[in-house]
Amino acid sequence: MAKDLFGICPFVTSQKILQGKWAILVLHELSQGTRRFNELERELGITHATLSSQLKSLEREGIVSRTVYAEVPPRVEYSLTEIGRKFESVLASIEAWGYDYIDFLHANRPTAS
Amino acid sequence: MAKDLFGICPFVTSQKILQGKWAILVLHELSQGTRRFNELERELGITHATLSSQLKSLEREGIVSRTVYAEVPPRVEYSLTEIGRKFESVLASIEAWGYDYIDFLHANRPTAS
DNA sequence: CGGGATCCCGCCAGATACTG
DNA sequence: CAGTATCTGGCGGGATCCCG
Repeated sequence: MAKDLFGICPFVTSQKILQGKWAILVLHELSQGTRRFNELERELGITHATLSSQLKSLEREGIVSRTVYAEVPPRVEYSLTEIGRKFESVLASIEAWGYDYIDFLHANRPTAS
Repeated sequence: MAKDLFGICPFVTSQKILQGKWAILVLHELSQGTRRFNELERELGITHATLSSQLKSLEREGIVSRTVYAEVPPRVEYSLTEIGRKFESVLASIEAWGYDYIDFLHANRPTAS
């Protein structure tokens, strides 16, 4: 499982996981609760090919768990693992800073309204 | 200044800034204190072309400030702005989770020693 | 419904060389 | 020392088609 991630620096390791365009957004969505494949696809506006590969990465890394229900039509649900749930504190920090930063941008915009 | 970042979702906005391979690492380095160009280059193992463009981005986004000293040889120092310093709490979360995740990887490694 | 296979394009980031 | 300019390869990620 993700042997290439056996790093030493926590920042480098975290960066490798967050580097994609969608990792943070997917993790945030899953932190809100279990999601089905199509729910993620709709709510994020991501193509299914990209979503599929992103989810596969997160699953390989042990952060997301995938549950398949033997039904017709098939149902697959994604949720955070234990280590994935620990990531929620990072998401909370990112969210708080994101709001601060958006405020900052508006406060310093060139053409003040 | 970074008008294209005027977003609504704090996660999307943050993601746009952190997406690069080096943003988090550069910000962490600068959170430790003011750094000169060559210091960053050495300590991060990044090429100077890549570092230059990454720093220029962070400066445009208002997160990093650049100070030029009129000396010979020239000296340029980089540090975090106010909104940049607020990012340190995100870095702290990332660091804590990174350690947790590294522990998790070792605990779940295939060939337990 | 979930997701793999393939094609393709744009951009990130490294290498190299040049400048003040 | 601190950059910029240019070229280039690789890869992320979108579009499309196909499959169980």
